[in-house]
Amino acid sequence: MKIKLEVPNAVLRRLPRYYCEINEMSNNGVVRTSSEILATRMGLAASQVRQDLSYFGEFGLKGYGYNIYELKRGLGRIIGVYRPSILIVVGVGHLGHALLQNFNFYQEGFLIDAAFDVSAEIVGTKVNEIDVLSLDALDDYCRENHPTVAVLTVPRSVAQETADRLVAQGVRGLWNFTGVALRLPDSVFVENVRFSDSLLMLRYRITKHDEDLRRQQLRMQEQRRKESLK
Amino acid sequence: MKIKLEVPNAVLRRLPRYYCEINEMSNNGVVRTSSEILATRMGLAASQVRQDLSYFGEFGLKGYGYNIYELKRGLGRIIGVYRPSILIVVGVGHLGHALLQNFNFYQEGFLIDAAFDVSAEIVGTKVNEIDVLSLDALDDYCRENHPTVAVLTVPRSVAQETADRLVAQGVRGLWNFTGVALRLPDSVFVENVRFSDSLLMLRYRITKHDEDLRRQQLRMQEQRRKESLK
DNA sequence: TAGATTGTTAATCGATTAACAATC
DNA sequence: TAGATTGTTAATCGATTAACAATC
Repeated sequence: MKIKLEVPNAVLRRLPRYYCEINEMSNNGVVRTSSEILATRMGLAASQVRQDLSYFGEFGLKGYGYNIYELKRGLGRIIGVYRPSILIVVGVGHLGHALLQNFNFYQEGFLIDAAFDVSAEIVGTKVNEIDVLSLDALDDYCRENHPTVAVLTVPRSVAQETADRLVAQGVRGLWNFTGVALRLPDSVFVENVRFSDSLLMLRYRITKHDEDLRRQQLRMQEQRRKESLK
Repeated sequence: MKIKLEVPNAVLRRLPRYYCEINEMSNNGVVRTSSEILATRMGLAASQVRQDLSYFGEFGLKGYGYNIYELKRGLGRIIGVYRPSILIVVGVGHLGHALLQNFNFYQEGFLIDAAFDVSAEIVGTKVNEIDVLSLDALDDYCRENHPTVAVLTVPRSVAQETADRLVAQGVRGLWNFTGVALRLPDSVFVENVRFSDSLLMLRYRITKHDEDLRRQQLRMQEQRRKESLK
């Protein structure tokens, strides 16, 4: 295998999608696939799939394709899903609650046993087996359990200070849903979830489509006018 | 102004971010900015900001920069936020509920007055002033109100059939949170929100960082061993 | 006017695709 | 063996950046 020092960013961003797709195929009982099949499912070119996967290792067998199990294990190990690290949810409003209730953190390689909030109404309850603790207890919890990642689902107004506090407690990654562009040391990994961007994109596409249509209609009208003048 | 026929995909994907950033600056009372300032805030190069914005029009003034209000209006019009179209939420589980409760649909250019679910417990209630109707009433509602976009927050198992039904009712865009790769006609716009991808990415980064660290330590150990042998 | 900053062109850089030898 | 499909190289395509004339 040729050693490739740096995995391009564009390839990296597709890694989770490969893993999810293969995971789903695996769950559906598929045991074998090919760059062609994967490409079709994911809307990519077959050569790109081969090129991409080759950055992570040699998972295929010439003349055969890819064994789903091998591929899943290989990519899973690279991502790190087999060494779960501890995660906490900070902010149990609707979004935090929805994540606690519906999201399969374990599948992504995380263990979760606590969430934090300021509201007296919710502190002390359990959501989907997970204890909701007071934010006052955060520092103690961190000292004892050393969570690696925090899901940040607090209001915008307290996003930065909460992030600072988490980082001071040794948290190394933030899954940031607040929409606030956090200023943190480079040693901390931040993934910003800005899902409203895609709704604006949808708005744009529809607007564009409507305008293109209208322009085309105007052009046709103009043409008919010209022809009738001839 | 030079006419640029096709806006590159990479530029398009940044459009919502520009709009959000400028919107926030506007809300903070900022009245003037520059490609330099925008670039710093968004982590881009100043020349890229100018290049990008030039695809959408001439918003700047040489020697001055950009007027925030003009820029916000200009981009807003291109996206279509000033002609709100009707949106519905289909599936009022935790995620749908969280969106209804917290999300400012109006700011993204949408009007919303109804959500749909199958659960008898929730049908008939209101969430954040919005009526939750029975899914049985969907077709009637669509015939009367012609929603343009549907937020799809139903369980995976019914994602495709629900999408088909919405498309049959004339819905033209889907904001798909189900994680299912929907098969729909090309005339329908779909934005898939796969936020779990970014959590896997976070998992990967942490794993990578740990491994790099360990590798480096091993190298240093080896070096010390060699030096002591000399 | 002098200083600042745009919009645009051209050069560089990175990502995707096509082609094919290697080999199961 | 013949057919299939990989991993990799090289060619193409697209995106980013640097440089600068235009001009407020």
